[in-house]
Amino acid sequence: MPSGDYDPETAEAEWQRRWVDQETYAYDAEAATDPNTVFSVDSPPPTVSGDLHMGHLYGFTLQDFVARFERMHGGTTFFPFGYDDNGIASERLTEDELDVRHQDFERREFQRKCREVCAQYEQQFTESIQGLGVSVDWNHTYQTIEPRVQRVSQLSFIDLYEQGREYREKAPAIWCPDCETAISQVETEDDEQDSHFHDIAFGVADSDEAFTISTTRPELLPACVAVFVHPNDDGNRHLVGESAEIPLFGHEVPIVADERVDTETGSGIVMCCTFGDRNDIEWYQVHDLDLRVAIDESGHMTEVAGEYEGLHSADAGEAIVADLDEAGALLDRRPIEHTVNVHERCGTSVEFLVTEQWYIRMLDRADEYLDAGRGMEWFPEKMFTRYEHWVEGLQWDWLISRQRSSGIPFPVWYCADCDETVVAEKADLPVDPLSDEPPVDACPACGHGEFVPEDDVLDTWATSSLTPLINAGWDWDEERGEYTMERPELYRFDVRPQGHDIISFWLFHTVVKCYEHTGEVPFRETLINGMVLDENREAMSKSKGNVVLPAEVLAEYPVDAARYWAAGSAVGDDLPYKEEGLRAGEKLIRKLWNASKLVESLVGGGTRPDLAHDDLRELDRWLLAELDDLTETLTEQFRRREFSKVRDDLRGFFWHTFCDDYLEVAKTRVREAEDDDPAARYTLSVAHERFLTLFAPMLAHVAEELWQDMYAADRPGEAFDSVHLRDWPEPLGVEADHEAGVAAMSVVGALRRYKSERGLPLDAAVDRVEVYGEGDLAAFADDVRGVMNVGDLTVLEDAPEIESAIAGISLDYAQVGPQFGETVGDIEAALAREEYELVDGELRVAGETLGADLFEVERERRYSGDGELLQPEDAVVIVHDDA
RNA sequence: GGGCUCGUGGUCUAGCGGUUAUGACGCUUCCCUUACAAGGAAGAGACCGGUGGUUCGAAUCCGCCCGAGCCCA
Repeated sequence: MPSGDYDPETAEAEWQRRWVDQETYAYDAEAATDPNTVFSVDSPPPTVSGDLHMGHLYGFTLQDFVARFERMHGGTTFFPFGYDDNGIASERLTEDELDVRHQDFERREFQRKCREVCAQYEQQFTESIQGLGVSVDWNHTYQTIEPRVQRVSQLSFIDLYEQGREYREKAPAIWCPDCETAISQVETEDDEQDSHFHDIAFGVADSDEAFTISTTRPELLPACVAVFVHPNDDGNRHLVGESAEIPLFGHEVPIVADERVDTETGSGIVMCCTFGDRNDIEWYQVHDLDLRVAIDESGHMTEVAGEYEGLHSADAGEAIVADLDEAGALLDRRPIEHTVNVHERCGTSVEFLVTEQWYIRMLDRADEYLDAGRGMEWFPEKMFTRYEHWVEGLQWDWLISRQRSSGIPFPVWYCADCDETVVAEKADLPVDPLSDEPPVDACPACGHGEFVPEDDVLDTWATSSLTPLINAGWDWDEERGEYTMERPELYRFDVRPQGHDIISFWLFHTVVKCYEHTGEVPFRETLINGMVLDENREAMSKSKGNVVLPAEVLAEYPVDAARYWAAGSAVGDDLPYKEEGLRAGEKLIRKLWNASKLVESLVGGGTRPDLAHDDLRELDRWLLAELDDLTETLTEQFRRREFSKVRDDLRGFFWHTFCDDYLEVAKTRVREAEDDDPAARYTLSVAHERFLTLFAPMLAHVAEELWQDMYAADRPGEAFDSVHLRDWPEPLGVEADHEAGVAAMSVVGALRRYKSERGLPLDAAVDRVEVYGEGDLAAFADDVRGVMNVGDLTVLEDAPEIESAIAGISLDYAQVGPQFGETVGDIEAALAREEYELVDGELRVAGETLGADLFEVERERRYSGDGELLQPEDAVVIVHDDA
């Protein structure tokens, strides 16, 4: 029985522990044979080595609302959890933690170490997620580096390879000369750096003409392969077709026209090198230019640089500038500040090197991927445009190979003689070609017996884009010769939650991969959450120092209060972290607790009277009928993922209609009736139990605590009866006079105000009250009289004689507007001047005649009889108080 | 630089062609009524980011500008 104050600190931890111990959210595969009734969630697995941040709290809480609602509403729910430890973050963590270098270990051995190190962090992360009350099934977890997942990832590679969706090509990749590895675009960041702009004189071959090239990277002069002029550049267009002579190095390169030349910067003539930037790569590909690699993997000059060979690129730059100056080719040198692409780990400026890479073919199917995106229901709908624009803007196939020494290996060897690709047998996966033998003794193409293992690893996204397949238990069945799923009923997954920042790569890549493997869109619905901002609506970041950690928040507020806050905006919108938002949640929790105490004391220890709806009073039926309406509204809102509406509507109805109105009446009835008023006790109990189930998805802990105290079945030996496993309420189908109920509550409100305004206690006696309202108000009279302590309450058959003066005319613009168009202004002006006539219910104004349905006459009510007229919205109340 | 999104009382938020513009938090006044004073009643407080336009009518639709968020360059 709830008593005293609610103690969230103890209660929340207790229920979190029991949910896990009792496997409350375990997936019941036995009961889940029908894919239409299983609700499955596929969340992007978080990186475990970082701290839990507010974004996790927000995102996981929103998806938990869905999971909890669907579990109650639909039934069997599958809510697994993944740890993303197949990535550079975990690799670095392992190296730091163990003080080792991954290069010193065999790949599998290093991955084992990764898993060991990450295991501790995963434990921490598990506790954090459990501490948020997220209803994850902890029997179904995975790590993206574990062997089972490696097998899925390699299977995926082989399947796509066999479908002809993958190819290997020599192409430029982003390279960190310090770390000596290829890195992906997402691992780079922009950095403002001081640099110099150099104006260098270039000669035109076989001519006396010269022109100026401005560059920040003179060390790339030996790598120059072309010079570009904008086709609209009248001053320089004549150079196109000529050759340029590179100062100091002497080689000649073609002068070519291309629209990508930025005519605003420098001289408007640009040199293209191997490779200074992304533009150079594009030019190289489009114009089929030569490769002149002047900088090697470690950032030093190659033999292409002639006498500068062996110098570090930075030193070479200085030396070349000095020599240019000496040769008279350096026209100007001025300091500038510009944005450089650097490796986020070490801050080194990245280079672009040409290497052999694996790609997944995507561009040819962009239209299908667009349709796949349309095949999902988007919450909010507007977020689809991000996906759409991303797919429409695709320009490159997906580069999936990374030159790292740890990660999931390509299951591939090459013939040492003819370079034929040999792929592993599916049954052998996972394999590591660096340690394992290829599945053939001789090259199937040329018969050669030696092979070179692929030592690249797969891009982490190539694996993390497979989570639906990992969760569904996708595998290759050797005997049947086909791909199968251990839990096919889960696929396609019902909901994919994620932040709007990862729509374009994570969600998109997952759609692509799963679509190619199964021919199906992997998700029925995608739920996009916004970002958590600080209290000034700015993004939280370590550099700004405005980061708020969930741990700090939860040390001060109940988890349920944080959950209440998280429900505070429309899905997809960013949400600022505000303590006020959590305080409001705390207040609601407290109100729910206190009201529950009162209900419990009134109903009396779990003994709900056995009554039919006909045995209830009209007010009781009214409350239950209103609750029916609310339930239907909330169900629809939950379906549309309108969490903030659910929150506010449920809160408003519970607080005001139930606590302020009904509970006050019921309290009086139970206390005053000799038989403790079974009808009131029945209604209180039924309504309150429903409130707990309605609150359960959001206020998961306090709802459980109260449910256990008041309604849970005691079934020793069995799994405990959690409110989260109850059915979502269906309407009771109670009939009631809605109008009359509203009028009755309006009367109560008016009387309460009447007393309050006179400084009277709310239970002060009132001699006599006359009321009038819509519907059968008489059926509510006793309840109103009782709660407001009215001596004599008379329900008037007809509206009392009230003088009414016309206060104005209000037009129904929705009709008047379209009908009268421009004359509306005249009509309004005439009304304002009170130049109008009411004849036979019609309005004559400004030369027009408006039918009765086009306007309403506003009246001011004045009462001159005995007593005082109160004017609530939905009733007429006259108070006769002789005291 | 480009794309998408957001911008409503002090704060957060609903509304997304015609409403006296919703609710919460905070604030002011009154009331200790045996669930809750961390409660109840009343009240103040918003020309709906700015600016043009479409329309009889715009917070709501369109253009531009400003601020913020994310993604891409």
